[in-house]
Amino acid sequence: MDKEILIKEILEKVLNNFGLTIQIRLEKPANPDFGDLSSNLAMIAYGQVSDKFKSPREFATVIIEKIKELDQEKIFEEITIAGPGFINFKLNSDQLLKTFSQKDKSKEIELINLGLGKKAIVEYSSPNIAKPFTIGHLRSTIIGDSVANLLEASGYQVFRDNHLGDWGTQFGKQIVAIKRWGNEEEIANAENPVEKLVALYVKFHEEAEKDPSLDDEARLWFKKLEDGDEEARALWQKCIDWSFKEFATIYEYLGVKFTENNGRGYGESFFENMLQPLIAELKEKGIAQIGKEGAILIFYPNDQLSPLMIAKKDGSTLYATRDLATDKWRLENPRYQNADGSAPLVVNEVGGEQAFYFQQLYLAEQILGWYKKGQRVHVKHGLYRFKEGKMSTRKGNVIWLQEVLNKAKEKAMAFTKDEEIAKAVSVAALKWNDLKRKSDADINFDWDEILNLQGNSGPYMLYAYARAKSILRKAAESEAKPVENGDFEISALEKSLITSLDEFNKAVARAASEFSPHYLCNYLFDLAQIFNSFYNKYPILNSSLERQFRLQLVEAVSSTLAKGLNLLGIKTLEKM
RNA sequence: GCACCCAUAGCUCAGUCUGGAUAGAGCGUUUGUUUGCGGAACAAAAGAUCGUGCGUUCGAAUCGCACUGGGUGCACCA
Repeated sequence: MDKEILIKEILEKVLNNFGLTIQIRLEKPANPDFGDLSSNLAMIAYGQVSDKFKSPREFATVIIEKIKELDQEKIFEEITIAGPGFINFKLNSDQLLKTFSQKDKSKEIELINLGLGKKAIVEYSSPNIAKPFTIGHLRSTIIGDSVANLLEASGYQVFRDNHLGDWGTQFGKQIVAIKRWGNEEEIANAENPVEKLVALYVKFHEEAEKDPSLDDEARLWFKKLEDGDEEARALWQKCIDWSFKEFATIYEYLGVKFTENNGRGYGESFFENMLQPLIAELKEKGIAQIGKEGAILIFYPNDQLSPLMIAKKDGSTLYATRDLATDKWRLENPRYQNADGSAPLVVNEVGGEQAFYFQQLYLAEQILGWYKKGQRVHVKHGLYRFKEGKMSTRKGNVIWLQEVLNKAKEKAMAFTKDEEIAKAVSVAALKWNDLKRKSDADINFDWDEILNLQGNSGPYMLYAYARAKSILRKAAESEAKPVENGDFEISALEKSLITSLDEFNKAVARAASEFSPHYLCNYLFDLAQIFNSFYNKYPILNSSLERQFRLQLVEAVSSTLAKGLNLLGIKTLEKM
């Protein structure tokens, strides 16, 4: 990175000579024949100087001459023009070696300081009480955790919240189901109480198909719950306790933590008392109005979005009511305010099917003057889907996370007898599978893909790291042979490794600023691939001249992999 | 009906923001690599009219328009 900044400085000076200011981007070309770094700036800037030069190539020739004049430290060994006007830089090996070994690590952090110490709340996982924790929630948990890590690494002060679905009409349904067909004692003593609750929930929907009056009964019970009915409250609390036990186990297994409300996160019910005042406030401000059937809705100026309902005709609240209350509370809580009193960045990691709803929510919050554009972010993720269609709790066709975790571990056991290692490997496989791609597309649920232990997979990454560590251990144990003096040529592969290592910060910065961990995955996988090739091709411990340099490379690779995997929430293994 | 998302190799995907060189990976298929440090790896081969058409451009997977196919959402679920 240091080196890249140096190069950019030179290029900037050159462009200034021509009175040009364009964004300079250096790329590592896919094809090593094109040099170690390349830039298309001559082509981009050509439009502005086409009166002085005949072609981008001619312009590039002049640029190269200027660069050579300014390159006093002899960073470049060769600069060439290629294709329509690319400038390809071949770096001087001695220089490269020197800057590599003298790298100043303290500078790295400030290079990706996007957050500037501002505060960010990342809300993720957010499972529903009394519903299964499925691979769907797994996505939000994994991606959200990583996004939080990335923001933290790039200079934000991050608060991790879990917006549990512990309030809503569903509890009316659940209560009806328990009262009609369930047995509390039996549920409490079951090995997996949530499973029993879900079975009851499914039964409710089956029965409600035949007898729609059940839905009215459910609404009534939710109303009772909101009004503080004792029986309703007691049943509701039990559902929460049963569910929470399961969630805690899963988070522990995945190594995911939350910081708010003593690690539990603020569920929707926490905001219960703020709902009626909020509705009153919105009505008073004229932002919310009573709709034709008696519900209360937020209408948008010029009907740019369809109205957002915040209270049903019977007065009970909805998801939107609770979300608005949540965001208002956050806004007013000093814990989340920036030093200058401004609102924090609030990120919701929630399925893409709610994109329209979040548009409504964010616009409402903007109209209210609570949050400015860009302070509310919806990180979407696609659904897991079966070939046959969408998973649905109501229909009972879900894949329980526990089943996935067990199967994954079982598969990893083929490689190791150690259960802890198998567990770590399987969790890495699941996490990587979710993080390695753009999050917004749906994923076809495929056991082979999700449990993949080879190629572009979590275990591949862990393996590369474990190998690097293994070498470093051996190097530390064995006496280093006296270093012979002499010059050696850096191979193309080693050069490529060095230039790749330099791109770590760029990858983190992009992943963080776009809330997309997959950019970091792409980078790390590429690095691991180059490392594996290098590992396979060149001796490290048994080399004489190059030993020190190569060990340094291995050290740099292992620490970069560790940093990267850590940001993805993947636990590394020294041995596997 | 309206809105948003998606379409790249047999399969799963990256690349699209910011147009640029021969469109990259992984899986699967075929062939090779063991005493040189971990074969969950490495090297290589075969495999792509980048959904279709038109346009902008010196140049389009990438930008614009139209269309087709798939997904999601759209007033009392979350």
